[in-house]
Amino acid sequence: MMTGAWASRGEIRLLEHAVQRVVSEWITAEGWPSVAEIVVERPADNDHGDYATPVCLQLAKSARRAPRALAEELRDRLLADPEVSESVEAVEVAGPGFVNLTMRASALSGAVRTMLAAGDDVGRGRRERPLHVLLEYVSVNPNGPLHVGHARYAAYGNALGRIMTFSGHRVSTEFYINDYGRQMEMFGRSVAARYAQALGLDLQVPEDGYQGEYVKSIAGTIIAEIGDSRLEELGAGGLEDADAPGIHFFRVRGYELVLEEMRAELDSFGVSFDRWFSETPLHTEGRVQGTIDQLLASGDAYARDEAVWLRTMPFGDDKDRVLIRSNERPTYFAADIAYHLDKLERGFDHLINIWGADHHGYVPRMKAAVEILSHDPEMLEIIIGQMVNLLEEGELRQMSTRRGEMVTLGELVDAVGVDAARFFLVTRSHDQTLDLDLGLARRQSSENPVYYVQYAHARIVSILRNLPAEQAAWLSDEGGLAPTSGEDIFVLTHERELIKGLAGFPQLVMEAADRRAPHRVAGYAQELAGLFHVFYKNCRVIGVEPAVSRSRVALCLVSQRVLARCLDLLGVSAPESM
RNA sequence: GCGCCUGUAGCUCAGCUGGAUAGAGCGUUGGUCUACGAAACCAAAGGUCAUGGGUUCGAAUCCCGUCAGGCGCGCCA
Repeated sequence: MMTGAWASRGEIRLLEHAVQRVVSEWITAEGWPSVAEIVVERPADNDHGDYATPVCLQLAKSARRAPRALAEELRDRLLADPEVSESVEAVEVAGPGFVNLTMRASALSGAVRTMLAAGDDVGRGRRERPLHVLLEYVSVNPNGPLHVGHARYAAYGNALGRIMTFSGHRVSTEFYINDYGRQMEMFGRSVAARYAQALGLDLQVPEDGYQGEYVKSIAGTIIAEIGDSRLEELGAGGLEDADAPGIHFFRVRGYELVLEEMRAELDSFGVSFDRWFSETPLHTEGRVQGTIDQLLASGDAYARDEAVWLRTMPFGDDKDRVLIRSNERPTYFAADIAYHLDKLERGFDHLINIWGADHHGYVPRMKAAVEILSHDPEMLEIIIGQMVNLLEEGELRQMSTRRGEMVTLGELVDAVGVDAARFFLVTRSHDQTLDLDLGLARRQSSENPVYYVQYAHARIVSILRNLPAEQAAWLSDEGGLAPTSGEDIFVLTHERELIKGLAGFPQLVMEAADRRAPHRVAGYAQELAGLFHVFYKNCRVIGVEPAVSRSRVALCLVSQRVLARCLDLLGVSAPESM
């Protein structure tokens, strides 16, 4: 797969392709069975060269020859290949039959030149078949604050969207507002009760209603808006009838206030959505019913026991699922199907939903439903994010929206800041349950890995700022700044390591996108920052021979851009000073 | 009971579509600021990769069993 600016001469990865070509020609010539993938990797150990392939170990059996003997033949073939020998300084047989390749410094110069020419787009992917993806995440009942679990999915989903976009896909993001149904009714009654209480009328929050303090503050806001104008109505009607206009008012106004707060909080967390999609109109405009009628007509849904069911079992679900209850009310599932039908009608190539682990039992039926609608089992991808265990100095804190016991996204941000929070939440793989100790996070915030990366960025900016006038002029002519392709200017180990690290960025972006793994970007950023720090320690940029200085300035510029990009992909700032 | 996720250093976690001596941050110990930012660098200590088997030239990685933890299994959302 070509990756934009990298599809040109001077790309380090070109060597991988060349090696793969030589090997595959060899296999064909010998008539051996082909191997699934010709692995060319970057060895962890520097003594093993810049690139290595274990392919001779795989071939030994079918070739009926000793791996080392094969490796020696491969070495000769590689050296005889003009394309490989042009970029390679040494090819060595090692260990049980590995072939290790060491790059020429001149090949590295070409790579730096290419990266510099790409400017801010360094690493940006170009897909042969870009997908228009709808990414839905967070999507909660708007009846209370966002807690740290939501914060995790927000950080993950947002980073994934940025990464997939940068990797060459087209991504639209959406927040589905579950503003309909029993939980919302319960919420409306809870707000109404607090409103009444604050005005001296003794109405109790329902048994299984929302007890949190935030409900009182919502009631307070409403009082400031409308005074006691709704009190009489509540006194007369009580809280029982959730559909009574009096209760309905509190549900809607309360939900609006929560949603506003949510939007603001996510916004300051660096998370925004292309669209906020409300569930309610799906019901009120008859689209839920319409979808069910359609499914009944096609035979995918059927009536039984006074309810309507969707035939999900043939699509991998444990049992068929109810769409309309015997009390004639549609299930949440029915609305979700109407919502996903809407998504499909908007013409996306692929749908991604990010859900919390507590919803994973819901996956088979949702996938079944989308398959029924789209006839494509791959259309909907559901990513399950594991939970966040919140600890305070080692002690587990249980969370419950209903009881109002939770640590909110806002509190997390207040404790450690947006950058540290986002970096931390996304550094761990999404399918790993995550332990977050607030006390620890507070204490370590100044030593959080995010600062390591940001520091490297700020340091580079500082170096570039300190360039003497005649060298600073280089920055306005990057073409002249870049080392000539083929120039042997990068001779020190730490320069080479940094270049190889930078050169891995395009590949990293593609992998992080395809594997839905933002945490790889975080890991890469830390690695690259480390490479830069070591480079900095060992290679002076200013005050050395002009040609050397010039090429190192080029390295700084590329490093700065890649680090800034990594941070941006994670929704973290790239400060110019700290 | 069934399904999904997980078990890697004292702690929090990477590494998982198989590759050479299993990594990082924090913590611990000891070094490095008279040149571009010490929020940094260098070094040391710390591991039966939960456990038992299997596949393979090669397994933390793939397969099966066991143990342990989390989540789910509704005409709730």
